[in-house]
Amino acid sequence: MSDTVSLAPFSARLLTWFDVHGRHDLPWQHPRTPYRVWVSEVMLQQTQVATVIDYFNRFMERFPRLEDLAAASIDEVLALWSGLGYYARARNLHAAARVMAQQGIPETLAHWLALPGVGSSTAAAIMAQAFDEPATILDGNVKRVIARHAGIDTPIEQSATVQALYQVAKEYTPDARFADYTQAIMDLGATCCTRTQPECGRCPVAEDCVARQTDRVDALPARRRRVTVPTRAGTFYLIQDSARRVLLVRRPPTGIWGGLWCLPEPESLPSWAAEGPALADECPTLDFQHRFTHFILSATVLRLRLDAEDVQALPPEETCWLDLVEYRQDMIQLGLPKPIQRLLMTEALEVVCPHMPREPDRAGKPSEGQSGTA
DNA sequence: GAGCCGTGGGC
DNA sequence: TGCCCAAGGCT
Repeated sequence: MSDTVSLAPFSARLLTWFDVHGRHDLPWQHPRTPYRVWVSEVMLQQTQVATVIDYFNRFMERFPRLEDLAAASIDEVLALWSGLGYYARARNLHAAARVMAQQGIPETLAHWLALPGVGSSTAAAIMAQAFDEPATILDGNVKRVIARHAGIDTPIEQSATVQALYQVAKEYTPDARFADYTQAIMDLGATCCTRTQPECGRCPVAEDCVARQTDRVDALPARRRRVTVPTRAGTFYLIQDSARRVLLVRRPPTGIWGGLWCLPEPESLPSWAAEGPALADECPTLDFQHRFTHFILSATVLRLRLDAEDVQALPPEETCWLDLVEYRQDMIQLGLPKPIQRLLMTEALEVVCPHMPREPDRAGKPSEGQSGTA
């Protein structure tokens, strides 16, 4: 008999639930300053809360104020970002910090939108979270909650679907407690109205949820089938100097792994170097695969020997030699892609420094990395 | 509009 | 195991 009972508004039920079951102890909520909210929102783009927390805490320990971030080098920012992915975010964050250090922290949606790396979603989240201003957010959590509750069943990749979701999300928004409400609807999506195995039994808005009424909770939000991603081949070189350090090159600022340090590829070395004698026969193969969103990298790693004159000819600004043992002990601060980091701390370390003890191992544990001195 | 840009975790 | 996705923005 739900049609005879007058239900409280969506937002009122959600806020009541939030006060008890919401997440009130996230690090960027204490203190909830615009600077900290901004950094957290950028880190949270396409990234789950559980992954971000350690990165955020390390970041704030090193850059407690906007001025600290603005004064830092891009290499140091990238080192603290290493492992989080989408490294353009770090470059944009750094650039935006320098703008704000001059012009002050924005207080309007339009001024936030003007900063690099801040789009409509992040700007709206900042206005609600940091300034308690009215804003409509439509992240993955909100899309899922709204699609189910309103029964919107067209593919969410389509812009018309997003517009429909936005309209409903706006209608559902209350006229007060904007920071709490935006946090509440994201918390509901993250902890209750989850993608798989949602807990409708403890959902505060289940009673008038269209998906539940029509038994389509598992089917919503609807998605288009994804095409299979292609595989691309890649070659990396493992090159040592006399001190058993490994040659790294800085990648171009744009493109995949932009600005990070990486093993050299054929195109990143002069042709005479890439044509040098490979030592593949002398060590086991170090091939690895890595899956990106839109392609699979199938990589071959070749050992290469360079003469002293060859080494001298390398561009000093774009190359460096990494001591794997010092790196493993967190003595070196350097932004490396995760798969390269993993390779260097496992098979490559075994090749370069045979019979080294394997513990403690930095590979695969980003929460323990990048906190040392350069 | 569509492709590009990382990584880790769930099932 | 392979596939899907997660607090998006930029070109």
